[in-house]
Amino acid sequence: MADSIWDEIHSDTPSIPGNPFASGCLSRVVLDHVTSKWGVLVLAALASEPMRWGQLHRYVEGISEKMLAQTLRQLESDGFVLRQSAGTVPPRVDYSLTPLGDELAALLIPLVRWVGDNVQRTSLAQGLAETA
Amino acid sequence: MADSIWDEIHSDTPSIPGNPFASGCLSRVVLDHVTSKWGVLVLAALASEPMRWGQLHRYVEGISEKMLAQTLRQLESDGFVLRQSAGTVPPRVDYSLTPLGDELAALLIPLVRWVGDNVQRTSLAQGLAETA
DNA sequence: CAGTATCCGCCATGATACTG
DNA sequence: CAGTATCATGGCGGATACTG
Repeated sequence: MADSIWDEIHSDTPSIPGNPFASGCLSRVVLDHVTSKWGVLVLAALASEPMRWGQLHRYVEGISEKMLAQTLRQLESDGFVLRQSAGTVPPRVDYSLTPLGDELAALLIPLVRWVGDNVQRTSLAQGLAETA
Repeated sequence: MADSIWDEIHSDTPSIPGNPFASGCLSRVVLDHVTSKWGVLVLAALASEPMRWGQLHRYVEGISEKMLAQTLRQLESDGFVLRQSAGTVPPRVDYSLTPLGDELAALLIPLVRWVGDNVQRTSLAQGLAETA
């Protein structure tokens, strides 16, 4: 019975642990979390160094408190982010990547870097340059 | 004057072409396209092989016609995807990656693969297994 | 400092129907 | 086959106010 959910998920791709191309596959949910608007940036930020809430808030420019909280809780519940509260007052909470998060970030960083380094080669940037 | 937009964007990070962590940076827009719900999957799909519309529609399970069209147009306008219409009737349209898209996909594929291969290690999957 | 609570607009997404 | 057009809606995301 415990296997039924996996059987169902992998019914059409028996030998593949998770196929993001298959609708209804759990991996798609995780992929959505990871590639969400803020998820990528938060993971990439924490990859550079563990950070406290406020630091993270400043590092990822433009993120609202709500979205930062929501994103962090999501990534924590996925097992990518570790939340450590000092339990002091005033509160101090440190966020870092779990080993799983580290593996993921190792793939995310090159992506974020590439986009940053190559925006100007995109047609989007070309178009802007012309109209300017 | 033509440089003003870039100056503004890079005002706080002069030597970096595009910093996704900076709000208002173009690279963030591109990053959003690339990491959008369907963008990742479409790019990854086309990386495996060029495809026609219908083939792509079937490959990326669950995507609506509207979203497929929208995603393709977006990626095309970014310069990642090449659209080639045969001009015949009935119509035949082939989609493939541009060289720029190839570079991007090379970074995306490992990410998609990793997520697919490691979903079961996430807390999300662990939680599901317990309740089952 | 590190959040939570609440309200709300709006747009991304989806379903359906239609077309050259 | 390869789309477009239209409509409906859920939730993403922002702004603001409040708290231990």
